[in-house]
Amino acid sequence: MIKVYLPDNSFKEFEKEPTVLEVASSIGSKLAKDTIGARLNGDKEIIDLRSNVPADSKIEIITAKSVDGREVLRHSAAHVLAQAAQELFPGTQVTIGPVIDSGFYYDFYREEPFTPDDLKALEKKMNHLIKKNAAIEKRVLDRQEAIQTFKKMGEDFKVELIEGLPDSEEVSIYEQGGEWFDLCRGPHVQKTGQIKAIKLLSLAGSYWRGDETKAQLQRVYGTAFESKEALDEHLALLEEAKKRDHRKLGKDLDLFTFHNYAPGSPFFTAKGTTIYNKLVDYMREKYVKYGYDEVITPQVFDVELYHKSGHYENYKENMFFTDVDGREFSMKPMNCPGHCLLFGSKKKSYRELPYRMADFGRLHRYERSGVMHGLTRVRTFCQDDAHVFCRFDQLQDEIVELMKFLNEVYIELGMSEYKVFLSTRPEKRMGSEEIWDKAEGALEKALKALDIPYEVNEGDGAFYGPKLDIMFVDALKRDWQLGTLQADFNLPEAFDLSFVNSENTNERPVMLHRAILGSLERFFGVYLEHTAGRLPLWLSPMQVKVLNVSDVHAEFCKNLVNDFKAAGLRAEFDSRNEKLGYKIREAQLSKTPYMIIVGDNELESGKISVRLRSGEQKDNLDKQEFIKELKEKDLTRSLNL
RNA sequence: GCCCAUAUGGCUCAGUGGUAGAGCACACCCUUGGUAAGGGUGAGGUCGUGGGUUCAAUUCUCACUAUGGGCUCCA
Repeated sequence: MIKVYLPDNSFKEFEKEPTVLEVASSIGSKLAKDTIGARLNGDKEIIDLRSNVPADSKIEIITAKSVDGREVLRHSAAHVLAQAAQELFPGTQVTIGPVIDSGFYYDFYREEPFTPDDLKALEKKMNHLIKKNAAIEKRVLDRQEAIQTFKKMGEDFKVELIEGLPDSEEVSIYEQGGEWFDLCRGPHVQKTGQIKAIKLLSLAGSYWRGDETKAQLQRVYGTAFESKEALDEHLALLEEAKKRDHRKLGKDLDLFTFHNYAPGSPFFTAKGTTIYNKLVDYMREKYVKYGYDEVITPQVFDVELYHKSGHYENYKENMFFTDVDGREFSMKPMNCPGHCLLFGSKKKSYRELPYRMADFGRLHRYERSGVMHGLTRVRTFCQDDAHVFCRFDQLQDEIVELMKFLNEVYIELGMSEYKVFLSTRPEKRMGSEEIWDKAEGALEKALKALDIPYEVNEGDGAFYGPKLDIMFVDALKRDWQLGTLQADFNLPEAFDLSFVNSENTNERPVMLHRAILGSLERFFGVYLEHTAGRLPLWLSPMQVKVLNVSDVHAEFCKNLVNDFKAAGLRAEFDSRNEKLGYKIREAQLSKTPYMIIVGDNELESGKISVRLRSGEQKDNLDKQEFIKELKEKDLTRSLNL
């Protein structure tokens, strides 16, 4: 029996070594017609198509369309890039070139920086190498021989890599057309020509082994596909993402802006503020339903507070400071310490627990200059933040409630796809094993009780407790971290918080940090990209635009707008002296959900004519009924127009 | 913080060693026009900030700031 492992980790068994056709027919449609190949060696009991095997093979099999196939192809493309770089720019040292989510990159060491023109030249050279369809051959080297070889070539990084390989691992190189080779464990495609379509995307700086103190490298990003069509499809997706970029939408739709004087700090325009406030209103309503008390806490604290909470020692680099009256103050980077002070300001009974304290307080965090990004990474923001103080035995129920709350919100916002990650105890942590067991158990049990699938990130928790991170998957299938839920045994201790239990003795509460939308700024940006700026009615800054065909219809329009306003809807009359088509175009570009067109017909009939953002047209509607309908949709936060 | 790139009217961008141009937006006029751009006229810029080179800098150069692509970071 010979076991053949397929690229998707499944396997098939064969009596004897199979031929291409036999393997192909056994896995049916999974075998794409343009296979990109991995080599097989017949004298094995197990044939592993998940990785490469020595050269004298008879069949090739990895399907190009399988994810693994693409990975192999992209990794080979990275090698071709490295060859191109070294041929075009002698003296360039190679380092590593792994496959990433939707492509690959290669890090080079070179004094001279690559320019955008170099990128084009590299791409051209790569296509040339691909066209040559050179064979890619694996060769196993003796470790010392390998070290000597790379040393002689001046490839210091490769030498370091080999020296770091465990003794058990063989040292192999892959040769391309006998003229170039790179240290690699494979696998690779058999011939460069199997890389059908490549594109170099961008240049960036990076560090050797991701270490800021080590050599600065130049990273070239690219992607590769099994066909031109697949590449084009991918590029179209990138194009779409660019169109949806919230920074662009923010400008186009006049929602927010930035200024040199306040790096990383958005100004929300009146329109943007409408959206922002609607989100806050929404969460406030939910707080009533889920039993939260909203509070307001100070913005600036004596740093003594942060010494107490541990933030000064652990988070100083991210805080803004100011000296007044000879005292050192800091803008709050998070609400929790303040909430602890507030909780401790008055004796609490167990009857008051769980105590859920919500706060839309503005936070300031100093982010390093290179990390700011639109609304998704800012220096000032506000979270839909809350801290729940409860007894340990209430933890699990609280978490269940929180996840229900979160799910409800995400569904109502049309964000039904999200992933949950459970981060467990890190190496550096506080608290006993027993407490950690219980806390992790509570999180896990809650997820199970709700039948929520999740992944575990071992050792990724905060030092004060385990956490759940919610990754929202947007319309373009990109992940965004929004919500978070963290158990904390540290702060209640640091602030010596307690409540009086039923036995009339003091007991320490557990604290839960949680945010559902995360930061409102970040959520704003992510939601814009998710919806491509086509916000639901209730969040649209302008809900209805009334457009007149000519001046004689203006009076009717004015009255109409007033009717909408009286119903609590946001409407405006575009009375400008422009043609209808022009006004429609503009309303359309501003992504206003409804346009109402008023001309002679409407004046005569008294009915109204509505054009939806989708282009759909509804004529002869009764005015009052339509207003009623919109009002209903606005109040219920309907996602449909 | 690091590497690279960018910075020109509100926006999108062209351009030049002799202090600037387009389209859109804006204002006014003509046009009264039925579902994605009617026409004309006009106003608007010390070309990111500060040095340097030069007879002369928006243009070359250096520094700084901001933004962008990444790295790193993200309690």
